[in-house]
Amino acid sequence: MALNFKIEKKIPNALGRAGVIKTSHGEIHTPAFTVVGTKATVKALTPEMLKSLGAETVLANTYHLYFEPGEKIVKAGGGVGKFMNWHGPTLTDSGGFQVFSLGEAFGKSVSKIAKLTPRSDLESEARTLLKGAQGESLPSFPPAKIDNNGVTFRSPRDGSEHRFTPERSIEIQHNLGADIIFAFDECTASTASYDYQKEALERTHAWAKRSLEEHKRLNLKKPRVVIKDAQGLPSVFSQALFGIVQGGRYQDLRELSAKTIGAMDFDGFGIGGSFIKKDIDMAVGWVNKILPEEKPRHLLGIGAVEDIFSAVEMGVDTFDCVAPTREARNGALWTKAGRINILNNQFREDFAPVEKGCACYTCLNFSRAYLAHLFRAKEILANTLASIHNLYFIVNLVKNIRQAILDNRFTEFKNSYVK
RNA sequence: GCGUCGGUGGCGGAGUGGUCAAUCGCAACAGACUGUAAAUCUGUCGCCCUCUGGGCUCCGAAGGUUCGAAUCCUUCCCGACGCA
Repeated sequence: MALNFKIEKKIPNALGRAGVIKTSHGEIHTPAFTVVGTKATVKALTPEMLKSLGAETVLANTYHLYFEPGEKIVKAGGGVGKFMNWHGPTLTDSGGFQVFSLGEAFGKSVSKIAKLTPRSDLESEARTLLKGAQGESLPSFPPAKIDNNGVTFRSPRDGSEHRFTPERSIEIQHNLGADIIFAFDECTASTASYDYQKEALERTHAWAKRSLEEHKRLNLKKPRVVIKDAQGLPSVFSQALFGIVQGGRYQDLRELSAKTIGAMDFDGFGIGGSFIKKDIDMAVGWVNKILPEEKPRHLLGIGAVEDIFSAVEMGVDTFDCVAPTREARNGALWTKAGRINILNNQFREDFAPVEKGCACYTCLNFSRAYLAHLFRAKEILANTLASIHNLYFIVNLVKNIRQAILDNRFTEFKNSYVK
């Protein structure tokens, strides 16, 4: 058994639910925000800080750990969790996102989320985006190349060539040893044409099948340990494999993908790809209406407050996002009223906490003026204190969403937050 | 006192007759960031305006040479170093 998922309560007249995922390394109370720790570290934070701010899970990245320190070392170190001294559940992304970020998006201003709303503007906007913001400053090595069998990448560190196939990604993820791993997929740009999305989707589906087969093959080689707890549930689980749904912003492709991936023997599902900002909830809804209800769903790389509310409502159980940590390191602090840039002049002599009433370590002990000082002085503690605040903010917001579902007041809670 | 070198926008520092409102770095002022090539990137940064353009002032000060000066000359002021 790879994991146990129990739905505790559903949002009336919606797809959303609150539940519990059981893994070998503890429970994930869903909906839950998964903290991103790409290289087996959540930048600027110790695992103890993560735990005390309320995080339950960490997601690391296959691609990055493959390059450094290498899967063998992580395996020898006891797997990602033990290696980084994080005792809770762990996830690894398959490297599929790097197909996008080092491929189509490479050296360009294409991001996972496009801001446009009117679809008519899409094509012209896409052309602008694809030209790239940097213009002349070309990347120092060629972008990733995709073929039906896999992807050829360049190491951003030394330019050396490497290749991932679905089998290789799964093999690495087995060595990394996270509780939940993902099928190797192709994350496409939201600006890609329908024809390309369709072609990429066929590839992602073929790769899903191959990922699953490789996962099963590798599992057969492992010793079976069955230890049951008081309720008869296993207390040691094998790694869970989540299949990834793609399809860009097209309803027929998303639905086709949900049917195809949903019918495969995965332990749960990831919803991937890039979106148009306003379409996220709709696209997630198309997919989750089709995916088997009893299995957990992870929305990959989504983490803005309004996106989380709509994703939860549309039936997403977990999500991860670099935004809270990356933005923290860049001085953008999250508050209920929106984001503040702590580097702005107005905070230099503001001795109030980042957010009044916030119970995080940073807000309980430090002022905006102090954080402004640390950021201006480029002191490393700035990254730590800011990351603690942003992660506390988002992790606990999602916990409150969960509680609201359990208390049957999700919509009320959502309306109090999202205008 | 004499001599040498030097005084450029908040700071450092290019430029040494026209393409200079003046390279660049820092600081400053804003913005961006959604499965992390990210403690990163972008824009603004003399003043004013009807601001994908136009006007004004400007390179220690004053005067001069020149069609044209931050760049050449004169005097003065200031600084560093050397000699007395």
